[in-house]
Amino acid sequence: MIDRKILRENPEVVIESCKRRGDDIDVMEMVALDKKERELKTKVEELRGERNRLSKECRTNPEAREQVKELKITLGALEHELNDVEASLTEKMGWLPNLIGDDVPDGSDEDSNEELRKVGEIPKFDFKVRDHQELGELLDIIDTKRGAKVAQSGFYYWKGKGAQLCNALFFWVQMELCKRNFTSFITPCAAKEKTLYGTGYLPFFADQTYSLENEDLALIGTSEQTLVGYHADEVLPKEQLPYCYTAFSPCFRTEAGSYGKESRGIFRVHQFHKVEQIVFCAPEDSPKMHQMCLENEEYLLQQLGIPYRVVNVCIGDMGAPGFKKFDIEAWFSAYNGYREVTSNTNLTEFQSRRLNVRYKSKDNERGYVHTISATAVTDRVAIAIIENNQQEDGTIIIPEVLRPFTGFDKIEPVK
RNA sequence: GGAGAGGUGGCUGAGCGGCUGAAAGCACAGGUUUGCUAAACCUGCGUACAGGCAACUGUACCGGGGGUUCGAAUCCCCCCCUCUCCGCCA
Repeated sequence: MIDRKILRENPEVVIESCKRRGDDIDVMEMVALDKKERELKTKVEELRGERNRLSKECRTNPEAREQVKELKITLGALEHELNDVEASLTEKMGWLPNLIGDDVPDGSDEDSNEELRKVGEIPKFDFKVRDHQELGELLDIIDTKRGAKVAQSGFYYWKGKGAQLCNALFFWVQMELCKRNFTSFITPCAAKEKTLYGTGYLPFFADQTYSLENEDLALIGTSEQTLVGYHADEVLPKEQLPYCYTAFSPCFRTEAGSYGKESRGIFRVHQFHKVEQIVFCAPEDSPKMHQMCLENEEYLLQQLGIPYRVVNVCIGDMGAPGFKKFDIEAWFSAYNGYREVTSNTNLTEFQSRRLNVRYKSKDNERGYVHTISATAVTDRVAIAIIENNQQEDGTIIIPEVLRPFTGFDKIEPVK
């Protein structure tokens, strides 16, 4: 949610941001509604004041009773009008995307993303590499067929040493984040509409959510929803910020409209698993915290020995709630290229305004916190390990850092 | 799933349809006293929005929505949530 004051005082800023995003939004209509709302509010408050005054008179002056009755007719009509205007404006405000950081590249899709750096050495193979789907079957560690049988196409099993690899990865990552002062969470895997709206997933990604029938609940698309929602309607002491949170959770996405896209393997699925980084911080610190999360992501991939590149995501690829976003794309050997594994967004006060998460300092400075939402790792990182660390016979070498948690150093084909 | 209790300010907890934005206590902030600490005493202390340089004024808010009334935290209706007990259960 954008600050109404910006809409009111600098509508050109909002118009420019919508234009850069390629969104066709009638900002001036909203400005007019805002003005109308304020006028109505002033009138309504005046009349209510009058009503309250007269009501107090009623005990001594019976005539006042008739005056109030009359006044209430006018007041009622105005209140109705005000309600309509408010509802309409709130709805439109909910659809308004965030402002955009200055150094966000223009562009409508990922082709316009700006590569910031490449890190790590691309592995060379002198044999024909297998993709993770093929390796998954060969090693009996990924089972998409049974996933489809039991649930639906787009669901899958991690099995055996594959599951152990994932468990090790997710556990290790959470420990690393805890060492960096993140607080560990296990969160609800469902959230109510208010929470999804507050984090910006609604209304923008409504077709991506799995709603539960007859409940005001949906399966979470990411623990960002439950972690940011954690502090809804709270005032955080500024001196104690930043709050850095991490959680491991499944993430559910309908992927409506993307059937047939990247459908091989488990790269794009209905349920994946993620360790998340969430930061609540003072507004002036959010660029720094955004970088901090990025450093964490890079550190993890470096430790795992996965080559990657960091990308400054362009406007068209960013999503309405985002102010600025970095993606990391890991090298996938079978794909012979980089593919997105993490996404790190500075949401500024977009979410905190919707969810009403404020801060207050000792000397009474108040405002809305900024939130950072960043992936630490997902299943995709496990896939990268599998594809990049494969041997000619299909054996997967486990990264050193994970071995204490897997208890083995390689995954071999089933006999 | 069955039965009951309850939702009031940061917390505990009063509240007759108007004098209640809301008693009291705790917590918190400032001050006095005291060798320090503690204690005691005094004072202050909700949020949002609008107006004003400001002291301040107005409006709204006692789970949410509707209703009755000149006037609702207080009466009526609906919904939501929380807690306790029983049953079932990872």
